Amino acid sequence: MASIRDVALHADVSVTTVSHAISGKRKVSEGVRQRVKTAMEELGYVPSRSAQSLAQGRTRILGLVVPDIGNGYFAELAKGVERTAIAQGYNTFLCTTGFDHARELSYLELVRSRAVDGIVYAAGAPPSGPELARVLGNLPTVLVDEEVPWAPLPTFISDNFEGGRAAATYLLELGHHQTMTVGGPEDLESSAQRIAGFTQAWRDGGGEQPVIASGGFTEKGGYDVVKAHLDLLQRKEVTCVFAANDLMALGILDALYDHRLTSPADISVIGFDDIGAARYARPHLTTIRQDVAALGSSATRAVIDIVEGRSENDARRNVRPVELIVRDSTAPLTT
Amino acid sequence: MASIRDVALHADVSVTTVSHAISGKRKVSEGVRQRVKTAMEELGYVPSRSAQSLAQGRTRILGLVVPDIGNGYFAELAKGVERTAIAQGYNTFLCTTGFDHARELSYLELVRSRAVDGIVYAAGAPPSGPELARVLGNLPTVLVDEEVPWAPLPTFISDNFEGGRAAATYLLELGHHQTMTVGGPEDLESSAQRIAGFTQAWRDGGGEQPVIASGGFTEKGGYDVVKAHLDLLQRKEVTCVFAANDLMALGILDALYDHRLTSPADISVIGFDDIGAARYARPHLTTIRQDVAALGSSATRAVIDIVEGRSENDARRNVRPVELIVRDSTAPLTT
DNA sequence: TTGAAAGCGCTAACAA
DNA sequence: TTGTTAGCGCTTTCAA
Repeated sequence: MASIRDVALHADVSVTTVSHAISGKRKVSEGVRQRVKTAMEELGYVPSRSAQSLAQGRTRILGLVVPDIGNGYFAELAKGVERTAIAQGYNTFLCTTGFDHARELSYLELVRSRAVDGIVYAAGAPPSGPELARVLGNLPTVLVDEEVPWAPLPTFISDNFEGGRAAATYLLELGHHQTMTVGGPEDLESSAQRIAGFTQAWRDGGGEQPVIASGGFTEKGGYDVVKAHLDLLQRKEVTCVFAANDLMALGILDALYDHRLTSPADISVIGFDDIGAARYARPHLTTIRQDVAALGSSATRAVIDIVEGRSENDARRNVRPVELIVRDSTAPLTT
Repeated sequence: MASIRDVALHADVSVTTVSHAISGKRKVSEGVRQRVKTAMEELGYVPSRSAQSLAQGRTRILGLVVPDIGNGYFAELAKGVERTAIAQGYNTFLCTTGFDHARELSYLELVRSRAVDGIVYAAGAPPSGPELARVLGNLPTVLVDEEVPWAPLPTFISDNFEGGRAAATYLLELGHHQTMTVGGPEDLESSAQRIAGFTQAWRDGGGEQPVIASGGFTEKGGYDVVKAHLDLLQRKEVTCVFAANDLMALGILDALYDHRLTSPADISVIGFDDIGAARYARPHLTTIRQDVAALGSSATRAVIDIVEGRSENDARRNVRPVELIVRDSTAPLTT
């Protein structure tokens, strides 16, 4: 394998010149530039990333930490992150935690071994705050999808509160006034915000006190919520449901069907995220759409800006708007 | 940041000894081992991956090349790959090609810059054979999900032919005898095998000559196939459909619904893959399940074995069994 | 406009 | 059982 020395010898210049001819960090005369270029081509030379990393103290690798890449939401996020990283000359380590804090901490070895230049952290609630903070040190890190109150880091999230509000407003417009909210894990700020926004708008709009349930952000959780509140639904004491994510909404639709309730005729259901599967479900799921690819993109640009010293590691919250997507799982209240 | 020299000074031994105390590649007396361990802890030392990579000429990084991580199938695959890689001390670069051969070739810069030790290639039909082969050189590479006749590489695939056979057999058992097959892209061996297996078993079982359609492996492709053959379906000249992947099957279900045809009552539909969304769809999709996580796992173990010299880069085909998953989109023929 | 040489932080051959 | 030292292939300071 040709090294920079080979190129230098071949082009009859010093390695310094070859290095600069490649990087452009120093003026190199046109003639020499050409000679170097030719030599590189003839030898099929490509600089060694390992050597560059060691010499420069940076790897041009980003770590993307997600709980589960099989979850459509995080897959879309990964897409945005990876695409943006590549465009800026960075590669992306896929780090899936499986919601396992031990495994999560093990990834932090990447940090301590200086294998990554920065981290896009989208793994929900991180392990005990201080621990993570300590281990992260001052490695450029941005939070995506989930804010962590105690972590003074740049954060990229959707407007969860407004999304909740939009869902409530829409259901009220359809004439509903008895609802149920299905939240995710307790410690997730995103879920809390969605439910809070929904509840506020619901009350402001004159809806009755919502029934409150919790489904752990999983499909099964949503399914079980329906089973647990079947009587309410059957007696039409609840005519619409707001789920804090699509996975739960999908589980809810499933359970309704299995218990001979029809959506939207009997029960309107609205989710949050707009994952791919929301479009396959029957009825097609009405939901609050997050532009998650954009979220990933901005977050990635932000870490890279910090890595390359173009911006500070401040703790700004960057909030993206969400959008109500009306499909078939919601309908006007029929009495 | 502490380096190995700092540890050596602190423990009053040579760097060599520190190196060996860590790697275990050479006997180190217990006392010294302890001193080194203590020194490491006190200094918070973690070896630099960049330096190790340069010195050893290997990075302990694998490249995972997939067309689209947003596709549930590849997401599951990635899960298997990443998990297995981590377990063996390797990290995984996520490389999504978006089915774009230019982008795909750009990833090969990773190869030429010796940034990865091996490649798990799951990107469907690769760019013009020889080109890829040349660029890959002798970097350990395994193919997953799709075999490439001209590439003499270890290959990990599901038993596509048998899966097709199983689908046909099942539909025949249900009493169907008029069917339509919906294939993927022409150049994909996987699709061809599934259709071939189906067709063979169908004929052997006495079914009528199948209607042949093609849907490009996408949901929209499946949807459009239904639109194009609507009359056949409405006149019940086709009572069941075999789609070579779930995405198309989902599109088919969608189109049937939109055109007031009911599955399974009017038309039985069977897919292939068993992606997550197959379970959310209504009716729940009957399909041929691939154990894609296992596929990814074996493939990853195989590249690593080659990287670490435990096995040869032979061109063995490794074929995993598939399984018929009966859900709600198939039913006995009613006349 | 160019080059010499000192690292970057490890590993491993060779020596003791 | 341990140490000395020469790389690995770059980047970058300093000097010309």
